[in-house]
Amino acid sequence: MARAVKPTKRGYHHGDLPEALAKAAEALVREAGASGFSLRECARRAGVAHSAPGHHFGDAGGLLTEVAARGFDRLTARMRERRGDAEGPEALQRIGMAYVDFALSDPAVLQLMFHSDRVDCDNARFKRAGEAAFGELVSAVASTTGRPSPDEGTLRFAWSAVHGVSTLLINGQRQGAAAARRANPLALAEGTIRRTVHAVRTFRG
Amino acid sequence: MARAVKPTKRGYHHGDLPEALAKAAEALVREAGASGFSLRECARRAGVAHSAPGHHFGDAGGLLTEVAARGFDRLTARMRERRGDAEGPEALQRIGMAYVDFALSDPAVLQLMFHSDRVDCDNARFKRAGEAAFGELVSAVASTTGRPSPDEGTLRFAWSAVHGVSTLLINGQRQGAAAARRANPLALAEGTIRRTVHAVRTFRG
DNA sequence: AAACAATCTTGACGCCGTCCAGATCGTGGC
DNA sequence: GCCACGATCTGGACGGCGTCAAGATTGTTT
Repeated sequence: MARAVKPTKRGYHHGDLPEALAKAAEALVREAGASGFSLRECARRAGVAHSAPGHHFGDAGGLLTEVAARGFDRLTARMRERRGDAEGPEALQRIGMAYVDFALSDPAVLQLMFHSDRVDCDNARFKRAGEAAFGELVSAVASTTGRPSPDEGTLRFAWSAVHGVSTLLINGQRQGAAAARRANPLALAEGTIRRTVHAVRTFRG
Repeated sequence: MARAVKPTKRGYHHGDLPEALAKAAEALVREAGASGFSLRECARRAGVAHSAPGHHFGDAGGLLTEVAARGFDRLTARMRERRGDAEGPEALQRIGMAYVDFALSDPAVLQLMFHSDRVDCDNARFKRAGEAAFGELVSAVASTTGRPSPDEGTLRFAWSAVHGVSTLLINGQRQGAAAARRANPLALAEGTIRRTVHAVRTFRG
């Protein structure tokens, strides 16, 4: 019988502790942010001893890196899903909006993915996941410009604008300002993405 | 005699402990990032007891918030300085590059200013400092569009692109990738800012 | 000179990450 | 069948951390 699929009911061995720890860590990051995260609390939620996580993820940064990598996986999936079979500027618009939507629905994880000094940026799994997400953007920009491989400058610009509006909207939500919360953040992002698509299409060095 | 200017040589009272703590905290954030920061280490560097910072800044978040607010002060000053008396697109280009330059010269503090869950975003001093920096951008965008007060969408777009390229460049530097480090990051940013200025000038809803 | 508020120290508490030795479990060799 | 072995997890220890409370020290005011 598959060992990892059917977890043993209880006992010294857990069944699939790495998965359980990653889930717990994700939930904890969402609740308390990267700074509120703790290995011991993860272990508690997974029902194991405080030192168990270390055997699978090394240290706290290792587990957080896994959470960040999973975030990239979900981001990639959402961008693919939202793009559908769209091509041209519409593809880029959808990719951008999917990015913003992900950021607003999981702000703590997005902060972790890009702006935490606790994740190991050189981790192979993390890098692969990040590059896959970037690939979706590359594809959409290529479809917009009509060229097979868009130039680096255009890619950097598109990535910057989409990423920037996402993080700034998160920041706006984080502040108690009523003005920032009254409007629909997604609607605010739409204009920014539109300007970005416009520049990708019309800018000539 | 001015009490705060000439610190007492030694003794129970420090002279200007808040200032000394803020300086120590800034240095510590630069060395170890927001996650490596600790109140006790700050106190050690300022030569006071471990609990002294609490009397002036409340808790750890309070001191980090002060560091972030100072970051905004420096950012504002640098943008003003780099803009000089430029007007029009050139003003916006310079403001944007000043922003990137600040981010690259003080990455840990910029991360703290925007992406740390340990700073109190509702702190009055912090908000004022942030709005002052934003005001510099507003002024430059206004000068670019020719209108006295640019629309919110354009502002959001410009801020997003400039901020996004800054944080992504920081991320690139943080990763060990040799490819990212071989090129001059400021040169890479220039094209992005140029595209941003282009969109601010030419986009019509 | 005495009282007072501001400033700083000392000590304590619980939580944290990390290391280590040892207990328990699954599995393959005999 | 059983035994040895590696993988997995426990329990305890250590030092560092943030925060709180009580007390010592200082500058100022009365």
